[in-house]
Amino acid sequence: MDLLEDLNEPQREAVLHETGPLLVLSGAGSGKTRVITRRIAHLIRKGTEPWRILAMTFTNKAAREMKERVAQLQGEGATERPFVSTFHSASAVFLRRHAEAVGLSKAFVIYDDDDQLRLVKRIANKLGIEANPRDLLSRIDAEKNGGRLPDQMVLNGNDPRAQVVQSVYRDYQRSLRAADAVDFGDLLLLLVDLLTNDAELRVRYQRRYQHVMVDEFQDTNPVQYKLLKLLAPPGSNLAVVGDDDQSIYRWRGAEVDNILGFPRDYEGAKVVKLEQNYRSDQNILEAAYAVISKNRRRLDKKLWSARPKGELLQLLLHRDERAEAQEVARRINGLRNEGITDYANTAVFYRTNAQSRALEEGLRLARVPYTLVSGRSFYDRAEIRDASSYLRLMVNPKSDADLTRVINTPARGIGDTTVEKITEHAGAIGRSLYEVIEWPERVQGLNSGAVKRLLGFRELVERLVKFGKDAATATEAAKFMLEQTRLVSALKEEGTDEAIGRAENLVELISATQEFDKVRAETPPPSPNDELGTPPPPLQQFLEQISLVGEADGEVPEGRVSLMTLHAAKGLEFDAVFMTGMEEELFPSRRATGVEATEEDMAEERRLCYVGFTRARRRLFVSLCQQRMLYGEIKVCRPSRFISEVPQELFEFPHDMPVAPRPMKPRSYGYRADDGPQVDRTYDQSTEFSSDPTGSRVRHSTFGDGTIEKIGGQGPNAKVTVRFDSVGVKSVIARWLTPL
DNA sequence: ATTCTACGGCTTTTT
DNA sequence: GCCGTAGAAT
Repeated sequence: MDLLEDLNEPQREAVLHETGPLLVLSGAGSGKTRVITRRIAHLIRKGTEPWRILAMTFTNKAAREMKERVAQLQGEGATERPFVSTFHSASAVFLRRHAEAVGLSKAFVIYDDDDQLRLVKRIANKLGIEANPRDLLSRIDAEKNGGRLPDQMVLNGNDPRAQVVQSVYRDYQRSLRAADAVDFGDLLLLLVDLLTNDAELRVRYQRRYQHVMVDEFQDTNPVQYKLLKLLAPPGSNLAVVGDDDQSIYRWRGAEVDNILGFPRDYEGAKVVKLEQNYRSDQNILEAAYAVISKNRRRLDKKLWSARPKGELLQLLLHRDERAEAQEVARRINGLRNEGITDYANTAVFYRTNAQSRALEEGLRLARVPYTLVSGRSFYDRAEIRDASSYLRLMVNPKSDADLTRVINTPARGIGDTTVEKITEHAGAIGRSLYEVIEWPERVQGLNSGAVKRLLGFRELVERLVKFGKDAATATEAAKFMLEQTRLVSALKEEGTDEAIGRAENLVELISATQEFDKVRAETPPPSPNDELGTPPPPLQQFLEQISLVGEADGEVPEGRVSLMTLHAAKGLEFDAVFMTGMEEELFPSRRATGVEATEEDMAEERRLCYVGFTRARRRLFVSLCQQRMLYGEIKVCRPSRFISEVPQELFEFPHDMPVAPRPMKPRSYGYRADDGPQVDRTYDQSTEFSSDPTGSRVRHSTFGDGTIEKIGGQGPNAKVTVRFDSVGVKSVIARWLTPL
């Protein structure tokens, strides 16, 4: 096919750009994936060998889609494929090849955040550090994202806390190496360190990958950018594609400055702007632009659309989150009944996961089929994690995090005190737990029973390791493991519904390995000129896949409304979008409105709003509540500032909206259905009792009028004792009362 | 060693 | 309001 077919001018420019650095600023819905894939295909057509092309993405989904589309463009006959991968998977492949050079074996395992936290806890405990392990870990991660090993930490001034972090970080890295393990950050960091110090190797990679491409460049953190600079230094062919307005992962170390500074780092870079949006009606883009343009530091660009103006945005105001859910469900059915769109092309977005519950409830009651689009549930389940730990021990029994996880699962009488003793001993002699329990009698203070049980466990792991060594498939290994560990049978014996469900999940794991083995059998072996060498053994590959890829995230169930956080929404599009919980302190988040918040915090919330708006093709609903249950307390809400940033004329206010019944202190609301989208009115931010209300006259919908006698507790959820005129003294929830 | 209970704390979470 | 942790009770 003609690779330039149906491309606009700037898109063509980007596709045809062959050598030298390239920055593609691609607005939402401007066809960026199309540009990247066509460019790859174009380079191949012009004679670049596919294996000389490296394309990096952030998500597995993006990598998979890109692979598929490139393969399609390459056609059936092609035997060579470009290396399209996530940053982390690609790094894992490279790092495994040079594992010994960074103090690892080829069989190293990859720890996830849960393993990380457990390790930090253990170390903080050992070092007698009081600090919150979560905080310590996030500081360590921040160092890793910044590309700094413990010795490279910047200890400016005399922040004693930084010194504590450094010592924990040091110990943490030592423990990882002793366990022959890496965390996600290490995959990049260790590779960067290696390539920085080994010039010969660096040049080898630079020569091999003549073209490097990066998707969602605005989300790169400093280590990732460092890696890119090592693989494709200034002067080479690095093409990055991104949109600074869609940078929403700053809190995870992403650096918008990478995209802003790219033309400076890569002198002579060609800059192409993709500003034509093919997705949304104009009114939606107008609204999105109104919000995003309030950000100060952004690259100048404005999306435009040849599409019609379309419908106005609908502003939906509700009494509380239950009313919101009910109304959203009603509207979704309305869209469907009017033939505007179907369930599958409708999405409901929210800022925090906690909001999903009420929405789910509302959709269920209205019989709207929905699917919760969320992370990696299957492999997060405790029983699956246990099984994975056993599998990892088969490959690498020195992995202490895995060993401690399952040493008493299923229960075999090895308790916390025993584990503590062997851990201490292991630390003292600098060995892994697996090595220590080979001779448990050498550990001080263990009774003979404990020694015996430890030996029994050690023998179990030995059997697993022995079998794992030459297991030809992941399935074979997993089946042996389940049988030997009795994970399934122990759950079945337990007999509770929950245990049986868990046992079934473990059987599902076998389906996962079978699927993996099947795909693996169908994948052709790497071509001989591939210096990346032979792939790791099947079990190891499977483990790498579950830690880096997670669920074989395939089939989004058909015909269902999608519910997700705004973060999860990036990269998707729907005919109709509901932005729920558009309230100050919720969205924008309290963390961005508080006194400690910076301008950048708010800018990121605004980008998140922009991402949400621009997901909508035809209909955009902006929904908010007057009050909402938050952390178990009823809070009065004010409309999000983002609502008032959208020009009023872009909103349509529904007149068939049920008028909210007056909650407590009705005088303070001042926000009624017929006020329209005029949102900047006065709001009383609190339902707290402003003064001592004892003796006040109140009205209750069932009990009638009465006098408050006593306040039982704090906050609006508090119970109040009221002497009612007709029914006597009763204790009622304060929020059901109306002051008279 | 396991199970119960009280208490605090709390956005987002590509890999 | 819910969940995870820490401490006590069985």
